[in-house]
Amino acid sequence: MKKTSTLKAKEVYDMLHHIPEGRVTTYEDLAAALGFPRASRAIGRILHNNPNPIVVPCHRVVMSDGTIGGYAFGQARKKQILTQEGVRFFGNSMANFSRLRLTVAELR
DNA sequence: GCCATGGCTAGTA
DNA sequence: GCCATGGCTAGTA
Repeated sequence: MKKTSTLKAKEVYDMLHHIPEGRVTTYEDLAAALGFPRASRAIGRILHNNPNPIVVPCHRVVMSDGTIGGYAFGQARKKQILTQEGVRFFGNSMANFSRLRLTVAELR
């Protein structure tokens, strides 16, 4: 089978701007919204090279089970930023995760 | 071959 | 805990 298209980093970064403060999405949902439903791991890899962590809110992307997920500057920093935005945690799990998670439709 | 994921199975307690 | 997945990098030939 020939591969017809690939995930574009720019599309991933652009989509992050659709996430309001205090809300989150997941690696899986970003992949799905871009039409690559099995590319969650690739999304994580792309976010890892985020060239502009100041303006691109990659801290709003978490694991599909509501746990914190990775961050280039450490999970503690990621949790701290999310907490500032109003997200509450139990350990590494978010409170009200299902309420804070955008739908795939909302991401687009 | 590595990795900022995710889904599924085996098998413990 | 295993492994499929997709994008990337190092490093062989």
